[in-house]
Amino acid sequence: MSLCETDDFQSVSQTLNVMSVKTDPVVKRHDLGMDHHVATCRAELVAVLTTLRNGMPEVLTLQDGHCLPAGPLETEHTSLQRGLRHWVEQQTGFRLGHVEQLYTFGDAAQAQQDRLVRISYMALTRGGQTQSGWQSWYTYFPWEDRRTNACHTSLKTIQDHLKSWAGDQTDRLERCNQVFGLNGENWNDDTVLERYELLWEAGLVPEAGPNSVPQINGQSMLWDHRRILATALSRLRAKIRYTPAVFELVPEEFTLLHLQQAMEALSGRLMHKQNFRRLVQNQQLVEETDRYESGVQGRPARLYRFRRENSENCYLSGAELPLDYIS
Amino acid sequence: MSLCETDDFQSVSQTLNVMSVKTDPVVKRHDLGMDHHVATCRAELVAVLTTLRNGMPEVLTLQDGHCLPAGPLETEHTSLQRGLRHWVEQQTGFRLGHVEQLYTFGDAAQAQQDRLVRISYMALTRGGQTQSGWQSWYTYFPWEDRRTNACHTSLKTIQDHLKSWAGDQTDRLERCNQVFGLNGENWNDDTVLERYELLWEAGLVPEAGPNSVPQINGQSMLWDHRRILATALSRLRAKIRYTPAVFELVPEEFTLLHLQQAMEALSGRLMHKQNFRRLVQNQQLVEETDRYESGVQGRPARLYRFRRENSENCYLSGAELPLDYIS
DNA sequence: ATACTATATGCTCAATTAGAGCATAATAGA
DNA sequence: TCTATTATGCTCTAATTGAGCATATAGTAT
Repeated sequence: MSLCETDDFQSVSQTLNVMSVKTDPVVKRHDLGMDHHVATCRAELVAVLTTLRNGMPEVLTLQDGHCLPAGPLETEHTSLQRGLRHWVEQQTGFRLGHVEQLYTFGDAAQAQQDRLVRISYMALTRGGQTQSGWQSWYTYFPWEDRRTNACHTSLKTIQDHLKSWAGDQTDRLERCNQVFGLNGENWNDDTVLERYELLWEAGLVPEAGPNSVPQINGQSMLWDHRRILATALSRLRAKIRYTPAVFELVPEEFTLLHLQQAMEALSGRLMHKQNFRRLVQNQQLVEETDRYESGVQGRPARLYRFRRENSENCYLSGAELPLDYIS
Repeated sequence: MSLCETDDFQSVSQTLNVMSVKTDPVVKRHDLGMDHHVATCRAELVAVLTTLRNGMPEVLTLQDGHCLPAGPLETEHTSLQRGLRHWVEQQTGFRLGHVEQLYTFGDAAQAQQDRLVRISYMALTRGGQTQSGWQSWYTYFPWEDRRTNACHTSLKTIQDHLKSWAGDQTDRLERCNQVFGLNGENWNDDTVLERYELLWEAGLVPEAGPNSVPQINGQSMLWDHRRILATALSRLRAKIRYTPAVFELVPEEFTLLHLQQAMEALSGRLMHKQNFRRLVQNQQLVEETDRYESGVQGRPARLYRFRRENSENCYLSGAELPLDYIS
């Protein structure tokens, strides 16, 4: 929600310790707490940069798709975001625009002196990028693309494995049903992360360790980066439904079908064309231009433009109509 | 959205570097990146614990309401969450239940070797707490409680100051209108953080520094903790609308009016009684008990219980009816 | 030119949900 | 018994949503 732009403390706030509090033991307490055992950390900054190309949502990766742009916070970086920008630019040549924090992972498993804290961010960009290293989201999460029947084979396999993992433990069964919508339950687009974590827990992804039995398609990543990617997809799918974030991914001028296909690519589901159009127009999210698309078959579609003025409180939800499921 | 329970990496994921990637330069790159300049950090863990008491949402504080429970990550802590739990328990005696990460702030303003990274969390608990130090949310954000006319004085003052800050800069004016709903625009319950940050930017809260002119009521906090609190309120207000999170704040058995008042306290707005009841019952979020409330005036109200089974995909939105605004 | 195909766009109709408020029921206390 | 007070049931209208038919406008094959 909050596109918190200022990621970092204002310097002034550091000087506030003496302000408006009579008793000073607060400061003492903190000092006391820090005099022993305080762990030193390195902070690593990880970026999930998303774009749309050819109706596919893509993410910027390194190393043949096996990890995300990332790097440690350095003393020269004057803020977390600036550190992130530095690494992404250095590693991919890309200059980030607006950025949204996702989640902070701490390494763990045992007490230790040297720690790694991984702070992940999400950013969006319009298509037409020149960098190499863009990979489709659904390379990593084939089961999340429900626009075609292709996902069914992937889902069928997953469901079989999940069932045998759950056995007759009702709590496991119930979670599988919830998260993957096994029996009649609804599939929730937004719970990408929950699904991935369930697969992890069930040992069905290679990241789960050497004892896992990864018989599921979908490419893995190093250093838990695929979990970070799942977090990003969850967030973005939720976000496009209550903010006009899609418009950061489509060109300045677009047809309503382009817009719809962008929503479909991100949410992984097909929508009802006429109703989608009605929704968008009622919300007054867009305004007509006097131009039309050219060079395509059929009646040419009018080009529209995003109406920035109005639209802070509008959203682009509903109008979902999964099509042709059980083929 | 994602109640990501596992805050931390699995240990196995650390051993993955050798897996499924032919070329190893990834590891090299990271090593190279870290050989100079890497900043060392301390991680501080901050908790926003919320409860409901007497129809008021309250937060657990220290030092007479001037800061939140917090402490540094220590070597003994085997995860960020466990560190958080340790500090909260040590400082307040309270044992946290489920916890949700909010945001990570990095200190900044200048390049430096020793850094502080502040990782904030939110947790909910039922009423009946014995600790001292609970403070009403609206002590810190009086303008956010729109259930009574009391907020109007606070809001009026704010609007006047904001207008004089904006002057005739249209971008500032537009933001004020958006965020505080100055002219006809809708007030968005969820944007607590945006409002607080706007006040900061306008120099209307003391945290904004020595040059600020804090002529607005609402108690301030140390170390940017009030911003963390604002983040928590934003998150919680959003969350209760698409998950059954309210039920973590009301007793096992409750009347529908209790439930409504809980929603009202959190969202800061009044709702239409009959329609709220209709909504809750249609969603099948609750089930009847055979018991009734006693000891109050009027017809006794039936007690209900949360239906955990069904309700993952249900929400408790709509039914908002601000009452008696312009008195 | 004509038929055919493909897409865009306009419009309808029924079902459901939301907004507002009236009416009745059930209690405690005067 | 009467009154104040709260709970709960119900109605009525206005919007919104889900589904799909019909028409418009282009390119392409015959």
